[in-house]
Amino acid sequence: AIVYSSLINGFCSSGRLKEAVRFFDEMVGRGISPCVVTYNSLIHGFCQLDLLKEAARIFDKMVGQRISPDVVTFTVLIYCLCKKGKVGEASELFEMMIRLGNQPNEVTYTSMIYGLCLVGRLDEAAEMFNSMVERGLEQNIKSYNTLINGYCKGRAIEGAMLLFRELHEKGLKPTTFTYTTLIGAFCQAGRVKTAKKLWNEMQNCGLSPNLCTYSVLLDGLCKIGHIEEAMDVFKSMKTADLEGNVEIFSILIDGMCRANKLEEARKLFDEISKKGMVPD
RNA sequence: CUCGUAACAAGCUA
Repeated sequence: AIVYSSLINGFCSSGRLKEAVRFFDEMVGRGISPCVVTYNSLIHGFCQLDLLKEAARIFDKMVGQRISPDVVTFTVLIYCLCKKGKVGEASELFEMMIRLGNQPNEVTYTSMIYGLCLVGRLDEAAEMFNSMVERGLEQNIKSYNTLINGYCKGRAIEGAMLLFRELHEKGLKPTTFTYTTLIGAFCQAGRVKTAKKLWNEMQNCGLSPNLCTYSVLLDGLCKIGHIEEAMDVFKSMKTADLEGNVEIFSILIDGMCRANKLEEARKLFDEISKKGMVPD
């Protein structure tokens, strides 16, 4: 059953659901009983493809087989609903799992925080975040990142910065995700100086910017018309052993077009193909 | 006390 679960999970993660389902049927046919993990993997697979109805069917099937859903089952469904902006339904599931004796964990909470932020209910997200402590759960770096991102997207950078300081006080270490979120937010707010300060700070802390980090900074620089600076940063990627991907190029090309440097844009465009990438 | 499943960051389009 574990071998099958791994296989099913592998195929689900690559979006090859059909084959995963075939393995599922095959295991059942051979008299091997799927367990919670098998079901969870399938449910997750369907959720990732936005096939919520199908996911619900699998859920019913597992209950029919007297397999009790566990924290992961509920969390997967909650996350999926949250991602689609259906926080209301997610909250119902959240309550239901507690009634059924499954205690939400850090992941469940983070999913709820994510969902609440997505629909702009920042206060409730913060409440959720605070209630983790009462539940005896650790407000870990991922939950911080999620809420920080929520504040940033909700144009509440100052609130995000408060959280950023708070996490330090708790002895937590910010990650590249944390910095990428904040750098992006400051760029969008036109505060590129502060963004660059964070950019330097993260490297002093031993964190390396990755493609996402470069992309938010490049986007910020391009949007305020600092094309030269953006190109310098872009060149510095090479020294960091990072190859630009299509997103990076599209940011730069967009920047060049905005600045009316169409020839430069074309050069960058040609570079995409030279690298064997496909423009989208 | 062996194994498998879930959460956070990036681009264009009045």
